[in-house]
Amino acid sequence: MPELPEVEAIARTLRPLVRGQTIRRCQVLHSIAVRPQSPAELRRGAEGQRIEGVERRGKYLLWRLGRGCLLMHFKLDGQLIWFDKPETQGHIDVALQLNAGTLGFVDRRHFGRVRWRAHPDESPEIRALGVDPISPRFTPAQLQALLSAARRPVKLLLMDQTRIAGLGNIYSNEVLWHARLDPRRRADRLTSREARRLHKAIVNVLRRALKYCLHPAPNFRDPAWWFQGLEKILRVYGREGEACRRCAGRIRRIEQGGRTSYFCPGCQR
DNA sequence: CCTGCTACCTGATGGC
DNA sequence: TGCCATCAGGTAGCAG
Repeated sequence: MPELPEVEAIARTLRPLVRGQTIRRCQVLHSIAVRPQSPAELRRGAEGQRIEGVERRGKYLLWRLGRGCLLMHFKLDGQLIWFDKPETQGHIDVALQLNAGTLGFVDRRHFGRVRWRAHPDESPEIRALGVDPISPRFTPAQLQALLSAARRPVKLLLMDQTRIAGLGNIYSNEVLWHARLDPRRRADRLTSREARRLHKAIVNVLRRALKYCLHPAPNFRDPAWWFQGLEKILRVYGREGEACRRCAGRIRRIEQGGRTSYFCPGCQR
């Protein structure tokens, strides 16, 4: 599930909880979650390491260790759950035993990934990421340049992690609704005025969502909590057939690049 | 390089 | 009730 705001909230909340602790033990319970790395490789990299910090890169959660780093990607269903006892209950894929308890990377579908890398910002998955949309480096001019270089529908460009890192299907839909743009518009055919509108929508939607994700802060002890209730801030995602919150239109649902897009044909042009 | 498509997994949901 | 098809917020890998 998590897109940029959720992962950012995880990073900020987790940081003070784990910084300075040591990974005493790293158990790989489902080796598929570390593929294509081997469980031994992950264990060797993680065990005994002190946690120096926790950051976000795109939708990746990055644990800075004394030596090297851990990269986690939650994909659709991955979660972090805190267990006070080191028992392995539920669908834990990887268990990190810290001084204060055990943190489980939980993913029933086993889409999510955990891996160790020697140099965070030189690892291929991080190098492949495009600009971070909540960094000051993300300017209207830069978005304009990305748009004019793409002949795809703007929705697919927004979801391309090698261009802009962190938007997923939900927030891409939301952003386009706020910018009043039809998701099917070819990226390179947006006017500069529309590009500025889109830039503003990206920044605002993410900023608002992040605030929402931080209040209340993520609760790693309650598996049922995991970003429930986020629908409340969504204006268009998942609302097929319902009334548009801005005009008299009805929300439509279409497929783009194998994913679902929601938009209002009345006010998104 | 750019773009589009499928596979990867499991569980929830809804129609019949 | 039970069965089956469909759908899910992501991305790697491959083909054209």
